[in-house]
Amino acid sequence: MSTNSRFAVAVHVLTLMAWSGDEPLKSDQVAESVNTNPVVIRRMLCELAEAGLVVSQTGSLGGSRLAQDPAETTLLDIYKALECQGVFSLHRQPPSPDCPVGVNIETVLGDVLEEVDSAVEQVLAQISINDVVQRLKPCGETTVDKKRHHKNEQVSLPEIRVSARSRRAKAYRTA
Amino acid sequence: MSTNSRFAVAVHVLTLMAWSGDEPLKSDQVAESVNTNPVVIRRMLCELAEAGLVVSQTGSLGGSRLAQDPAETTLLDIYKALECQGVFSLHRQPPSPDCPVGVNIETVLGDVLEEVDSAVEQVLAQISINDVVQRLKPCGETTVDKKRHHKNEQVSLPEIRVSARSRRAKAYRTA
DNA sequence: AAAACTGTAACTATAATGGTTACAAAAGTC
DNA sequence: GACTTTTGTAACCATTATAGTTACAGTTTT
Repeated sequence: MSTNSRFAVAVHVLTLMAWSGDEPLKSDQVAESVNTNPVVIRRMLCELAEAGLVVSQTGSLGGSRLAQDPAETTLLDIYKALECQGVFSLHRQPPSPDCPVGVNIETVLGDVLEEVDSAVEQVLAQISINDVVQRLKPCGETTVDKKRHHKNEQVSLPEIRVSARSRRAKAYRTA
Repeated sequence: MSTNSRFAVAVHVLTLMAWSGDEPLKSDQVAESVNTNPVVIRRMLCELAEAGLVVSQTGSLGGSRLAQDPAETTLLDIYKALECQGVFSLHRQPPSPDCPVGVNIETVLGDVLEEVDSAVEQVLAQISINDVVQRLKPCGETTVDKKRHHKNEQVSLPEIRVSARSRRAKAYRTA
């Protein structure tokens, strides 16, 4: 529903900080791990700082670190800090008020949206940054070695991301 | 998370068809209720037809109607028909493989995404088009009358939708 | 044949996100 | 106090998805 990696990046950033403990990270370092521009990171750090999730310092020994115990910060806190909009949106233009369906559909859809969002939040509330760090560790031990053993293994190809509409159009033509 | 009203519109469209029973609806009629262009509707109807949710007919008495009992079509069917992408996306550019966090974060986030999506699907699977029609009916009876009683009531103002980034920026300045 | 539809291509418009450059302000170092 | 490093932030451009629009070929009924 969303072509928006902000949440993924934010989790990545906070996980990095949890990983490196009290050592404040510079936006350049973070940007290198995330593979993006430092300004993109700093923009996001401002939002996370506003929400009280990180603390930043200017100056030559500056950088950012977690504002609290990574066991206390949940993915829901991050989700809310970014003001993610919800799983889907309602009509851009209000539907016709002259149609019995149009006049009330937004109310019903709003209720559905609330139910869905609440389900999402329930899941996110149960995962802390600490959990993410824990889940991270088991992967790291094996992934690198495995690749050396299987020469013909599928190597990480440069991923080409096709737009949704062209994917749909193609599916239709070949159907 | 999404500025995408496709799902809302699709539910609206199928609800209209359930409302009008066997009578096939023309894209013009639907577009009027949804308050958009007929081609936008026809594009979406193609996707819904591919998924087996509606049936369309060309020709002078043509139009579209539901392919099955509205009690059998769930919001999850619609969600899947539109190939909605999931609640959030992973990194656009793959993170650094040289960082212990970067190399594995996508795996972990992928798992989280699956958990979240599954929660969403569970909610959507339990709501049918029929349910939407039912939820619609009670609203219609009261909404119109209420407005006439309170003259100073908040009238539906033209909604100005501010972009997320400017909203965030403003919040920061005034903080 | 004429009329009324859908299906679909080919555009344009709008908006959100991401990327980039630039620079003021803050904080440490010499 | 000048110099250096780094954040905060504005002001752009680039990319992408959705929405809206025009146009027209193909279908079906009359």
